[in-house]
Amino acid sequence: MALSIYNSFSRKKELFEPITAGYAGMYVCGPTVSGESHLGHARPYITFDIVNRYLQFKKLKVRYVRNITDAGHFEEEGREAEDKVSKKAQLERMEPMELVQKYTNLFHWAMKQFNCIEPSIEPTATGHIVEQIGMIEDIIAKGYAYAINGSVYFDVKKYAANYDYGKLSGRVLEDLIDAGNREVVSRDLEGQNEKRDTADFALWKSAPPEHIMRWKSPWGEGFPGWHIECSAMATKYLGANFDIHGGGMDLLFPHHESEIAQSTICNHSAPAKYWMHNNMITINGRKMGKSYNNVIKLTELFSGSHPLLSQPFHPMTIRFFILQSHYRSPLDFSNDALLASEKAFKRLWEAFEVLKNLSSENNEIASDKELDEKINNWLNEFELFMDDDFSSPKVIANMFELSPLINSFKDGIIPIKSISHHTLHLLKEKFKFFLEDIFGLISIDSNNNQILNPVMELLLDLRKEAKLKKDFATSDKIRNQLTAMGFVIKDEKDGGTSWGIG
RNA sequence: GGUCCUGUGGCCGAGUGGCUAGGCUAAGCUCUGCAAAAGCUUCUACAGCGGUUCGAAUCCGCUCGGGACCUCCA
Repeated sequence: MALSIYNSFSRKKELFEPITAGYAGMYVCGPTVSGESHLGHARPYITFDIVNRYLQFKKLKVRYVRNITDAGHFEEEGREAEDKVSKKAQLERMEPMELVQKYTNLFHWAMKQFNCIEPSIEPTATGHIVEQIGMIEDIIAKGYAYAINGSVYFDVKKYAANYDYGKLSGRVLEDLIDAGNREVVSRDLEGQNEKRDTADFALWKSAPPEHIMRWKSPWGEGFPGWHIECSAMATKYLGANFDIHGGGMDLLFPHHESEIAQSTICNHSAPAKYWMHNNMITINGRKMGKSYNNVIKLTELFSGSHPLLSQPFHPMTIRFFILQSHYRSPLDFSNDALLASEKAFKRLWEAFEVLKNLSSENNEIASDKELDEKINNWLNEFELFMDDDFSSPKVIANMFELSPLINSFKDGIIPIKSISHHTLHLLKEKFKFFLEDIFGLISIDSNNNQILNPVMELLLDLRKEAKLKKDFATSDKIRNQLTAMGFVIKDEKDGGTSWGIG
């Protein structure tokens, strides 16, 4: 009954105990809306959607905060400071906020396709400049940041002297400084090295004249550093201490490490009790990311317009594909893997539909005690597996154990009275609950077409008549032509006929 | 170079030392007018070497391979 979560901070599975009984606060690093979301982005948002749903199932009132990074991320380390968002905006001849709005809308659309529940609060970085400035002022006042040439940097060395810097990501300060020095030397000799130390990170950056996105601050016009936005917004909406902070593994360092440092100075404690990080989606064994030029955008996935894709893939196929592996394992993408997921999901969903229509004989006692018990065990494990750090693949495996049984009940291969009506009821209830409410999966096909339904009924009726007259030429013609059009015709064991698309 | 993760059958993927996850593909069988669907069965996996153990895919060591982070990145 107790939920355990793998905490990246302790590198152990820990029992989840909410800070305030009955409530859970969760902050998840949201997208940078300077471009279209790709398959890699789908993973954290689907993963934490499941977490959100499951926490609610555990009777917790969840406040789920997921930000929109619409100020762009800024390059540092001696290279010309450049806002990605404003750079791209010039290329596309759009206002920065227009661009940001476009990709925000697209992101929301994609989340809807995936049937992700909206976060409780979705704050934007540009909407919280005041809070960020306030936090920076606080850090300066406490002596852990310094302003220079209109920019403000966090003093990592000083922080590390008094606190444990690098604990989350397993880093040692000296290594960082060494690495930083190497970078500067190899990358850019004439970079304006205004930072006291290479390990320091920016809280506020002075904006060069061509920079479009800029705000007034005590240090001059500029824009906030990357890490401060999450700290400011998380603190504002979840308080100094909240339960879960989530994001992709690639954010461990420097992003989350820096968040911890900032919050520790301002709020005297690390922000989150549990840190959760999902692993990457890889493609040919390599992380999918802009830098590798190997991304498959979500729109391409849904439409099938990509050289690596043989066909369009339904958002639910993607969701199922992601759920079939554990969120902390790397997941390798391929067209074949998606095809396999598509087929598997279809089969599972069909069993679910069959299950809905099963009816028991109201027998209190199962005629096959062993089977009855087996089914109850599989069902009980649904929750046990999810309690064990959200092991969705195991739950799905159990569902696949149950599917042939469900089909056998329907076909009469196994009599329905083998299990008690109570077990059947539980089977229906849990299957539906975990599939729809926890996993957030919805039907993939659109059989409820108002215009098509009567037409299909007519055709199948004609075919049935032909079959009765043993006029197989006619019945096969109807079936074959429908098949050619993309319909699947299934003759059921009970004499009826069902149909589907694809 | 540093830190960390990882290597499972044709493919994708679970695996808490002992009791063959699961899915996809393929083959066979049952059912069926034929097919599809469904059901059943089969395809004998744990990178290599050594160690601990009564017993290891699972723990330890070494070797080889892959990856992530150290720079924007989910």
